[in-house]
Amino acid sequence: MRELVADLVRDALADAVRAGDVALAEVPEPRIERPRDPAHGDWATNIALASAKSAGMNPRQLADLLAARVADHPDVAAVEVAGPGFINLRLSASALQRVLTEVRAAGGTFGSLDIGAGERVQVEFVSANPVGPMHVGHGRWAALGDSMARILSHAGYSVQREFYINDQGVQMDVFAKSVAARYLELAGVEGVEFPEEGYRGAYIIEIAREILADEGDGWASAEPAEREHHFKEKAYAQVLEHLKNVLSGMGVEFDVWFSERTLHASGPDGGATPIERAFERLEDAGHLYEHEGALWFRSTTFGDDKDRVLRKADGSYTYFAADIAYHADKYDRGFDRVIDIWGADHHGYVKRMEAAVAALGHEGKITLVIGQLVNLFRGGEVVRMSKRTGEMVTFEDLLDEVGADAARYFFLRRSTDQPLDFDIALAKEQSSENPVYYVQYAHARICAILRKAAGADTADTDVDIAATARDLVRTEAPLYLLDSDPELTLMRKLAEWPEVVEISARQLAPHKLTRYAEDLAQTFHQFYTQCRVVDPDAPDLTAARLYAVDATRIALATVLGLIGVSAPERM
RNA sequence: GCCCUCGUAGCUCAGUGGAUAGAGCGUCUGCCUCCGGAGCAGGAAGUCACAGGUUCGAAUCCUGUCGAGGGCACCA
Repeated sequence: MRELVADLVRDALADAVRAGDVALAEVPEPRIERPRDPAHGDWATNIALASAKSAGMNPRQLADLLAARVADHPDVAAVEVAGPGFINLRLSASALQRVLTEVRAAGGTFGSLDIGAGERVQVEFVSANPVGPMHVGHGRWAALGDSMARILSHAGYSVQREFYINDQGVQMDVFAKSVAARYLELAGVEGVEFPEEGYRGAYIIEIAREILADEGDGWASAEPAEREHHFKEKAYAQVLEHLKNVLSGMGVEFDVWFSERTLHASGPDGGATPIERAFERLEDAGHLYEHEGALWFRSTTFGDDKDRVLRKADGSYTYFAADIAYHADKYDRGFDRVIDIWGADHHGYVKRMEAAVAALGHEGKITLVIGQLVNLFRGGEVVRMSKRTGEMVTFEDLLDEVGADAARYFFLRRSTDQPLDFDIALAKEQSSENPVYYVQYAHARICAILRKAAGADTADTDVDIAATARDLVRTEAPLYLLDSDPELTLMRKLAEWPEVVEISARQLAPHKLTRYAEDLAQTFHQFYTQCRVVDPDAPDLTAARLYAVDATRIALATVLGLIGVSAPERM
């Protein structure tokens, strides 16, 4: 739609130049915007304001001239010049009606774009340590990352979802020691000392109990190191499986689960590890130096506050070293762009990561999205959590309580850089206060109309909606009958969808989808109260309105699909 | 102390340098003989934290002040 209007305006200006009405060396690219106030029309352009100076004309005069040239186009219902020289355009009913045909032809691909042009993008998100359950913040990042991936795919990018598993390092050792201590307790060993910094959550005891049940108490008399090594692998596998299940239960599937361990391991040829190879690359480019026995990366070259250690004086690598090797690997795998979603507690890490990516020769090819944290409420009361005792509401608890649809919807409703207050009671409420039901209800209502039109009971559970729509909605429906305000408003709203996809893809802003979903649902509800769809006395109008209603159904389902929320046929 | 993010209606928040700053909730007033009332219509509600600056034009960009949250390891 925007392109159509842009062409119109561009042509008008070019024609005016050719006709000698306007003296302009070159025709600037017009900016086409949606006026904030719908009373100003469907589209507005400031082109007259932008080019008046170089044309040596008064902006209003130029605007009048251009307005006269677009007024006759069949897609334009009205054009007016306003304020200092804005040109406001209103689309004709026939132009809007065409949108319905486009929606029905596109189906689930409605609003898909090619702005990505097949560019390869990787979205890495969640990446929770495999040492325990996910917290609700992970849930938010899961919803964000998955929805971003869906949006980017819809916008024409080639997207891969990845989970980075921190399965090497201190926290894994602590984890293993914690499980071992619980195991010994359960096995009846006296005087077991629980590690100072150990994980105290009840799930550790559960894991220990399962090992005891599976393998007996023989490990109690084993060498501690051997025992811990065995428990680490056993418990790690269990937790990882659990993470996959929870995420999968929310509809989030990763293409790649990337193990940190592979970065520390030699290749099959026994050569350098990925970390060592990354060091070599940085070394060759002159970004490394030794100081006080440690190996440093001169990240200040790329705007970091201070240089960073990669290999400690004791010879071990920092977490950052592995992360550099990891990102080098991402680009080696051919991604044009890498998006990492991190929690707000990692934002101090952003500059050094950007510096590292730049030092590897991929400057600007990483986008670090910082997801703000989630505060849990229940009916307005803060839900307290204690890290010390390990007592917390996990992401899994939340999913069990409010369901995947409500959880995903609420997680996406706020912009990413805004801390989120999540009220469990509200998310569970099935009322008008709850936006996810408002949107889903619009979809269910449409399905009821289709069932009604097919002569079935409106709540009949056996009706196949897609098949019904296919049989019922005539492709040659007289859409020209759709010219009342509620109908035009509905079509206008549908026409906005491709722009919403574009903006949310460019800004990595899934929250714009929830907003649009609510707008579209509202517009539909307004249409519904004012326009009777199924009317045996008016078969042509019924056919046209069924067409519009079905297009709305398709659009709603598409939007909800990118959000990752189901589009129920009845509720 | 330094760095990052944020400050918009009673509450929770949208807002792409553009026109009279919007939505949901809450509040007040109405609407079911009729396709699903989990709905619709209408009203009240604002010093866009504050002060400068850039611009034809600033909630939006820049600087400073105040306030809130987060981060500042040879931890991960």
